[in-house]
Amino acid sequence: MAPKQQAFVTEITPQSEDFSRWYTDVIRRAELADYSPVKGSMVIRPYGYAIWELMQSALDRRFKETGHVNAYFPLFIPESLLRKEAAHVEGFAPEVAWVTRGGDETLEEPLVVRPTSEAIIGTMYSKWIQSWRDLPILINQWANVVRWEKVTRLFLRTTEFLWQEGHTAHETEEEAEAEARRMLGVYKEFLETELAMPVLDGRKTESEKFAGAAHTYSVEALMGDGRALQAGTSHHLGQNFAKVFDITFQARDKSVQHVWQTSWGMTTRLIGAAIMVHGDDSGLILPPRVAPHQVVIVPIPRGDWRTTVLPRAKEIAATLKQAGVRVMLDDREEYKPGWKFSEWEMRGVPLRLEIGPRDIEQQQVLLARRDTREKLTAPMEGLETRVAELLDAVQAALFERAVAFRDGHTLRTTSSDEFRRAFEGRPGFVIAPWCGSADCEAKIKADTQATIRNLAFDLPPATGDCVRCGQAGMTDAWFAKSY
RNA sequence: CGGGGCGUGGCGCAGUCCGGUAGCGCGCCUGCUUUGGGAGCAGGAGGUCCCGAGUUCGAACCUCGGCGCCCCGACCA
Repeated sequence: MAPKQQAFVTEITPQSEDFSRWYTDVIRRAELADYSPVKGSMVIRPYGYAIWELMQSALDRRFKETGHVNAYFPLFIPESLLRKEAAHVEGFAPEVAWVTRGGDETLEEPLVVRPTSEAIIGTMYSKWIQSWRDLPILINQWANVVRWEKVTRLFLRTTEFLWQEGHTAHETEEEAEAEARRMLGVYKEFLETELAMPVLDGRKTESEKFAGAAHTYSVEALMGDGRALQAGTSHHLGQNFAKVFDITFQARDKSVQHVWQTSWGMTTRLIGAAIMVHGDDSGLILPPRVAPHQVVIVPIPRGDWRTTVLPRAKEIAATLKQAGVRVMLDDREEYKPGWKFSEWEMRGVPLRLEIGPRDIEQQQVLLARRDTREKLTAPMEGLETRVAELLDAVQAALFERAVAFRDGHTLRTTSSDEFRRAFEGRPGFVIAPWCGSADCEAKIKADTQATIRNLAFDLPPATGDCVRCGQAGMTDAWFAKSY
């Protein structure tokens, strides 16, 4: 058996050998996505899309709970609208796709395929808002956007991707600020609860903020290879877009004012993040909350199993389904149990339930955890409770494991030597004093490829002098190499 | 867009240096035996060798041009 198992393992490159290759191997073997004939664009396959649907519904529920509603805006944006906000167009111009022809006709005004929807939504808001009584507007849209990136990577960066973008308009600066912060909080809670992914929340530096925003907040997660990944952003747009799109309202004091806006988004990149945070050399490990199949039942075919084991397996599947568990009964006869064990492990199913003639006799089943590979028996009596407990336990263990990994890959230093040496590799996060200048930030990036991921909300006092210039530190910042 | 690598049945690769019958493993199809950690045997199907030009009696292989993918940088969710 041993040589066979080794042969199987070679289908996925070990993480330690080549993390990037491991990542793409897992995606393709687990059938999450595939390359398409369109350059830079991928196909999200049913298993990957099922994960996205679970993320969507978990997020959408939170948006609704916080008073937001969904709408849909056009894919195409006239060039002139995109050009209205100077910083915005400057930031996005290099990566927009253009439509210059419709059928046989050359368009009078070229259209861009939306890279984000501030421009088109701002235009509509100016029509919809007249009075302070029209505010706030709390709209979200689920959509696809296009950004012509030079380098692409499955889920993490593709020319077209799926996301949600919230766009809100408010009466006051304080209200908009509170909204931007609140949605960042929603993101953090979502990631930690649903994806078992610990994140740092904070504010982006000037050089890293969204094109056209007053300021940008982000949540940052640490991947298994020691690189950070921005998992979500929330922008306080100030009145920048309101002024150029003429979004005004008459206030309670009869004066005419510009609205204060926010926008915030999360994308299908999160699927890639979940893969890289939790996966191992055997493949995916999915957090139960977003696993398309939370439990896979593998009946053991022996003797007259079709009349003894199989009916019992179907009963268990029905019971678990009734209890709200996403369960899949793998009763295919063309594959052996051992093959199925490996296959579902590779696909990251959190819990496997084995049932064979021996188990029927003893009124029990065998349960195997994907995360720890621990196997245990459980009586059939009260099985749905036991399964629910175990799914919760896996979810919690994955989060704790990820926290431990992040903490184990977070270095505090005040020494510029140690800082530089750390970034010769991929150390994870490095917390170090920074003077606050964009110049030092840029030099650090040029020297080490590390960037400030974000700054904690309550700026911690610097624990030393700036690791780049040696001047007095303004604060300790979180540095990392990032995706 | 710079540097490097790769493109050959569905997947992973050998063959390319030195031009001469397209191969291997896995997968797939059929049958029998199997089935509690990726089963065995037998038979079988499946290929514009990324695309286009050129050199040659003859090109997967040599030359030129293009396209795509991967890795490392600069840009980004």
